[in-house]
Amino acid sequence: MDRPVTALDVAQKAGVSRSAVSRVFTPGASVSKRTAEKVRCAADALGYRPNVLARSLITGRSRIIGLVVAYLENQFYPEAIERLSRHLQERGYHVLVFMASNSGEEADEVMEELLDYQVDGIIAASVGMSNDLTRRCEAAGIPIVLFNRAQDDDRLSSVTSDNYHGGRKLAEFLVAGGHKRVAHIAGWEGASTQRDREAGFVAGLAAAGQTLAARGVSDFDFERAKTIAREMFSSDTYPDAVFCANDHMAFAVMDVLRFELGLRVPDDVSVVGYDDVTLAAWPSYDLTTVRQPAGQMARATVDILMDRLADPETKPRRVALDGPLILRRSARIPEGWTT
Amino acid sequence: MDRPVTALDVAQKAGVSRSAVSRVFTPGASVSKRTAEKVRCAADALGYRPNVLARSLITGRSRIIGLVVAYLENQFYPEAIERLSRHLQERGYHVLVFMASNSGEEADEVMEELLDYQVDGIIAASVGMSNDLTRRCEAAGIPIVLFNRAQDDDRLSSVTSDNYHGGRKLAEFLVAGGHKRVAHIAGWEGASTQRDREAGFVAGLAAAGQTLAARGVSDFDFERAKTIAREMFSSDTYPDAVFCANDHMAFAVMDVLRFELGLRVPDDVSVVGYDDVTLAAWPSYDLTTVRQPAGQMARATVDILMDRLADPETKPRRVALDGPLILRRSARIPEGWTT
DNA sequence: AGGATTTTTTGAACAGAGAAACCAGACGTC
DNA sequence: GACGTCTGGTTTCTCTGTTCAAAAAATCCT
Repeated sequence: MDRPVTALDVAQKAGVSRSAVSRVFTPGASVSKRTAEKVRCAADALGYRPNVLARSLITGRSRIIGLVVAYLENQFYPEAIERLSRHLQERGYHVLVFMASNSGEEADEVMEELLDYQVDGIIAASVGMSNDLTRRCEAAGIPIVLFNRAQDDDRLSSVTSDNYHGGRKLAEFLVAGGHKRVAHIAGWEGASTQRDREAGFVAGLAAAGQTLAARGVSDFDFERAKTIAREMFSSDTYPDAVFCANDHMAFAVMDVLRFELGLRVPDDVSVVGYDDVTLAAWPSYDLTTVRQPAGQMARATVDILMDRLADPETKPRRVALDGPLILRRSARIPEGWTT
Repeated sequence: MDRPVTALDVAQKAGVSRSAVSRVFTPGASVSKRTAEKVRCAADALGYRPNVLARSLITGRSRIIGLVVAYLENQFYPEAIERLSRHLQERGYHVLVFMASNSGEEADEVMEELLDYQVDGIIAASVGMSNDLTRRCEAAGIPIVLFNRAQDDDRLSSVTSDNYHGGRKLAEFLVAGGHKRVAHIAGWEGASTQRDREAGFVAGLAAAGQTLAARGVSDFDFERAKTIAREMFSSDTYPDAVFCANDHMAFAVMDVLRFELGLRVPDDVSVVGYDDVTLAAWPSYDLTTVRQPAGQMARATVDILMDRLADPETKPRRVALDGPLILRRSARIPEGWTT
């Protein structure tokens, strides 16, 4: 009864051919002012808007970007997604969400679906990708950008912060603060971010002749981070500082230290994290951390994607943005320390 | 050079017609075992998967659900989105994200884009919608569900918690706790959630012969909530309890009370919120609040949408799920109080 | 075996647009 | 006035699948 209005309806009403209508809605096509006027008028009257899906069938571009993401619990991701989505929206693209667990096979399944939708590009946030999959996307001409993860394969674009240097800065800061028993709570060891942060951190310690006093692996899980903190800090010679691989886990650890073990932060233990999510700045945590410049990272991700879409020959880029150390009060500040 | 593989390629390789291939991938179509086998084999060999977009052109169903959302800063939304997205994914749908500001005209603009993508349904999370728009979607046969907002128009489906009762429970709880000067920090007054929560709260106070001792409006903004808290609590006769229209603002208020004004929570001031986001349970805040059952809300939203898609004649539903009062320690607990 | 019935298969039409090829006038030039 | 060149419009083809009427094949029944 109320069939959607198509270009043909508009054409008839405006008394022109259907392709004239098409050209009016294609920027850069040559149309006389008069026709454009007539068409636009008829279109408005009928409430016509071109069908993006039909268009994408012929142009081969859907203006859809697939976003693969594993979980939104860590505040860093919603913040990033909001930015990514807004940037893409400004350029006429939209984000199609695919939730994936971290398990490898499910990632594959998700990838297949992604391709079914003919997405123009893929942003993989915090998800590992099998090389095989990557290759298939490249073969299909679909650019991929890893967000907050890098991979050895340098045919893959990625955007991260400079995790190695970030980790190193934290180590230098803790060492300068006179800490002697420095621990690390790792996230998921399969993640490049984890490896780089830890590598930088350990290197920083090593430069001062120190090594990790303790180490636990939480897979970025909040509850597991708590369990590890309980064990790590129940011995008499507990660490005097701990670097948590992201802010999210640092909060968990601070909660355990303060509310379960009755330790003072930073007097008894200094805690540092990584990300600088919004919550890190709130006075309840006031977390010393390395900022991942989410805004710049989102911008860079979108730029890479757009460049690749404009010219498929564009070389893949691997961006590692510098992130500043944000001094707050969850960790002792060395005297006379200047950023 | 590496043109994507289409149904025709598969058909040729399998030695059947293109429609045979189509039927193999359409559940419930009549195909002989032998052909199905041949086709599936050829499809696997070539790595063929049907193009969802092309399919949606003829079937009129895109298996895309548009999600309109204003901001992700309030943790409630990422939590909800993750659930919505996973449920939809289970049923073979995916979420296309549209970020909208709260301004009315932009919502319209976004709506237009939404329709361009031929979405099968729309979830509007925390966004108001002009009646005109709503009508157009209904006319186009696209079901809409408001998530965490309701609207007077009862041709519109909506899913919320029972905000009125939630507000009322909070008032009764605070009254029972012996509070005498109860304040409210409102979110955005255009939001039904805000109005209902406040109405219930005020009614609860009234039942005990009390009225609001103070009131401020923050538009759900974190910083504005802080400003309001500073003013509200700098007088000598500051309120002894405050109900913040959501948890997000309650955190802001608690931070100001504790860290700027040096007030103790709950000894000097009881603070209660609404949502029960994850952070509310963390010991740093330990916020007494009304739980919005995000899981059930997401489930209900998806159910309504699916029912409407299965049978367009389904009546719109307005679901208001009951949310329990979650007792924690940001508010004084009345003696002998049982939930 | 021959005809009736059922099941499969196929070719053509269709969905809603963009793009290339093509064509009708307007204009300029010699 | 014939020819070439623009400009703006139209025709036709295309994209990738689904669907339907009709044809073909398989099955059943006497």
